[in-house]
Amino acid sequence: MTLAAPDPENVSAMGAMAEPQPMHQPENSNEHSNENAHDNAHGSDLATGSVELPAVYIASDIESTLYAEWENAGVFRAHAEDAAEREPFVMVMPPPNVTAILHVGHGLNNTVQDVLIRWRRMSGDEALWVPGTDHAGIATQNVVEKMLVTEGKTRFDVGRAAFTGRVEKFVEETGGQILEQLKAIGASADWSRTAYTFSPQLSRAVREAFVRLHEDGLIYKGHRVIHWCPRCGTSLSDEEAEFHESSGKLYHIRYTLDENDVGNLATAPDDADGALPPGITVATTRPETMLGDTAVAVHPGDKRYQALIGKHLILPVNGLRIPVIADEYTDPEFGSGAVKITPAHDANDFEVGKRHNLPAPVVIDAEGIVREVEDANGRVPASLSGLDRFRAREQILEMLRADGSLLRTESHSHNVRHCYRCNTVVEPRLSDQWFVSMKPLAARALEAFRTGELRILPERWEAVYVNWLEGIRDWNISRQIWWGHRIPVWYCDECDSPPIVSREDVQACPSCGGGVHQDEDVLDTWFSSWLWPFSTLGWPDEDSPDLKAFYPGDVLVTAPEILFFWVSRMVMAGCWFMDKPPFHTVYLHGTVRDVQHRKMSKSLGNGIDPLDVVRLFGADALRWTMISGLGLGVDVMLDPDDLDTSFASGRNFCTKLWNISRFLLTRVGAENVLPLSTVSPDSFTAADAWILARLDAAIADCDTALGPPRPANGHAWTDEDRRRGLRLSEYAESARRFVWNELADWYLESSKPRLAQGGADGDVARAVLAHCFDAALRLLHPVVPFITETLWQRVPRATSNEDYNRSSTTVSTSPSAFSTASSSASSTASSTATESRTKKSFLATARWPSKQFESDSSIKRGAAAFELAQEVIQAIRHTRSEYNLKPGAPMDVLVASGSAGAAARNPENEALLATQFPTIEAMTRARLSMVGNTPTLLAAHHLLSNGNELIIPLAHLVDLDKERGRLSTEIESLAKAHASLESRLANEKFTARAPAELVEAERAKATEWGERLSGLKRKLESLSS
RNA sequence: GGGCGAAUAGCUCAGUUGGUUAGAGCGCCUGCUUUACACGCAGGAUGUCGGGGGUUCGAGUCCCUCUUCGCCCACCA
Repeated sequence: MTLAAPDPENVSAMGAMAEPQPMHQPENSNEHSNENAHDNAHGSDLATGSVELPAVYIASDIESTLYAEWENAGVFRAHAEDAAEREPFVMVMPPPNVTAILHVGHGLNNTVQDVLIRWRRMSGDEALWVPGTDHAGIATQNVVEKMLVTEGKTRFDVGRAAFTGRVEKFVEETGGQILEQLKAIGASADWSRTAYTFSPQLSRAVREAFVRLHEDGLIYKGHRVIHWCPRCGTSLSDEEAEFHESSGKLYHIRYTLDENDVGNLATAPDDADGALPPGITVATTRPETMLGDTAVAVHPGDKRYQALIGKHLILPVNGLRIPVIADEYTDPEFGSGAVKITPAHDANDFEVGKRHNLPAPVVIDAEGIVREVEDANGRVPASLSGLDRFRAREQILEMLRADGSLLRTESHSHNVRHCYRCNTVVEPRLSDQWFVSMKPLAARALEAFRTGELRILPERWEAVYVNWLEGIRDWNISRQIWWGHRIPVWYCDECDSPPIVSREDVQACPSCGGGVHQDEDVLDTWFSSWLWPFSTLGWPDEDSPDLKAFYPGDVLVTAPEILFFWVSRMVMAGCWFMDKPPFHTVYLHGTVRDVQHRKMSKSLGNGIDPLDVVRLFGADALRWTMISGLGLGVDVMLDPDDLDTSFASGRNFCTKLWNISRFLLTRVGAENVLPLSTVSPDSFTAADAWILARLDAAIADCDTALGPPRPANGHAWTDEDRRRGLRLSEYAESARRFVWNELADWYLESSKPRLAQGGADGDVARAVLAHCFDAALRLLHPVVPFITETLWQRVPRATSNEDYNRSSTTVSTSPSAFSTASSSASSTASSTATESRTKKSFLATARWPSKQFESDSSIKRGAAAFELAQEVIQAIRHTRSEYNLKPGAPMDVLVASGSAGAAARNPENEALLATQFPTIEAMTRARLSMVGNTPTLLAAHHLLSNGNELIIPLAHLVDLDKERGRLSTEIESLAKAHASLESRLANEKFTARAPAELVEAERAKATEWGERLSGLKRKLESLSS
């Protein structure tokens, strides 16, 4: 029950996947799964198809075996050389963190991608889905640091080299499990290209990008206030410092005027009572930062403080003297209209400080400890030095209370930035960091959107994307952690030469030959992620065949949360380094939530483990449930406490497919059937015609819901196409409706007598049934790949369906072709030409269905006849139900010319209907006969849409009141609709202004309704007399 | 504070440029173990399309407004 070992080359490329992981989580139920595989009668045979289908479908008996078969056959692999002949269709998987384990969010994200890639693969594209993991700098470092804590150590105790070694080892041992888990849900990625953001290949891309941007003048080192996580010990980008609403306190503190400056200022401007000493009141939520205050700012136009500008105040607690300055930044309306300025600990204050040449003393260190860090002599009293920032806050408030400086405390709800990795309150901190100038990059990304090269679905995110890019700020890319790509900058130890930015490691100073040392910082993990769409294809090697064949890609599927972190930046990187956006479509799917609409999360304990669902109901049930509920941009609601109900629709649907197949195998036989193309159109029955027409409609609906797969002109979306496609729930519903409500409920039922009868007509029914189910399996395969593949291998199909198979899709089953797969950088080396081909074909590579009978008028006629039969059948069943008659009880049904009388008889209609009598009788167990005039009998009545009347004599059983009631109800609702239609047609403005076609159709409808209405009325009268 | 979205059957949602008597799944009610399927089959009920106003021959669909709920962004100390 374990998957084949991952390709050894992948392992090294990944630096992560060491051992083959069990298909299922190694928990208690794993043993059970293993037992199944060995003991159950239908283990691996199911996939190859040589035993009868068991009565009950057990997903776990087929899924892992089948997955291995696909993978060994190279079904998921894409080849650069084939992309010349086929259209390439490329997606890159959002790389999960290397330490991640699968949760339902990954499940949804990857299922969506898998549906798309399988659809395109079947449609004949050279479909490439690039998988991989992200080294996830801070997150992974945190995991290993926590492990060290259990040993009572910090990373500083073990040292940088030993620590990173430890992380590497950890990643090698347990990293990348999630990729194996993705196989359990059926993800058909090209695992031979599994990438890793910290692999040598991708690290080369990172250096290239850094150096190139530096050459372009877009990377610089800046000295400014950045977001700092004291727990993680690193700076963060704006996006990594998330706002969370928190209820804090706003403290009003009195800064008194320096005695020498009091002069003739009798009272303070903000103190009408004169109760306070002359000075200014400031308000702050972070009193601890006052130790680093270098000024108090007022608005230049604020009359209250005019006289104080240029004077000095005495800072409480440390008694330092600071100036009152005038700056536009101050909002006179807020608080007292005066704001304390702490240049080193607030980004805005830093800007104010620069304008006024203020010093920027640092009074809180990297760990959030208050002390005199830099330029801060005499600022931190000994009693405060060494305290944590929050302890120091309390202490300072005590001191302020004691000397009367704390005037007021009010509660204050505000947003505070927290570290997105550990949720610690972020500390603004003055430091040297590397930045990327984003405006030039953003300009190109905006251009790509405006020219239509890029679209985002759902549409509403486009405005968010544009808004963010237009207001973009420079990106802090340096991190003071150890796990990540070291910044490729070296400094000379001996001379003053400028820093050396280099693609290659630098050993000696190019100017003086002296020793050098590399920058200590590493790069933001997203600095490698944003290159993912091309670094995984061989960039910066511009001649890489993969890069040439597969860039740019097509669709990016992800959650809206990382639109800024990742998606926008990938577009910027793609436009900058590759001159083209990396994909033409961004598909942002919803979130999986619980019944209370809360996001599923580990901390809330409301999550669903996708592997639990796989074990219980199978991957297909999981996939079906998620996809069929996935409206565009809509969240998926599932109940973690009731998996049975949550996944019922998926499980039930799989069972239905299974049972249809069992029917086919017993009633149609396991032998192949006649190809449809060899069946003379004359031998199609009305039912055949109808189901073939429905198949065409289902194919059209699926195509519309899913596509178009790419812009029609190859590079930019038209306004018309921009909003189309990726309606996954509509696609799933269209396919489901066809196979269940149309094929199984109607066609299959109607064909039972024909199959039992055998003969030529039986063969036609077998051919049509097999053809339609074959097509249905194809349509469904992207959503429920395992069961459809299993069934497709076993159910009867046309003897020659080469015409229906994708050409040259037979794939190699020779393991040797794959065990030598090379790393992603040169994976194209294993050419298709060298692969041995076998006759085995998979549904996974079979051709996506296309419409065949669109313009066939005999099909249309037949379909109409069958629809009439359906009407009769439903009427008879309705009567049976209404009169509580056993389904099998004998029943006579008369078809009369209708209440309109003999004059209105339409022999053609009647003849058409008469051809359907056998079908109707078989499906209702009624005996039908045609009569001329409507006989007067105690009977149930139905007026058919073709004008004929259905009379079901029930003698003593008939309830005239019931009959009259039913007629009255129908008359009532029809009369209402008819009246509204008539008044619309009577309105000259409507007939004049509405499209002629519509008016025509409405007139025809009005006539039809009118006839039916009078028919119903006459009927009612006859029953009343 | 700014921007965006949503409100349709008990629940989750479709409803594509305004034009069938507004649909699906799940749930609910009734009947049925008919040799593919009770994880099923057949039949059935259920909506002043959030409130109000407007445009139009015609509005679930477009506009305004109100209410409720979400999401994104933002330096108000």
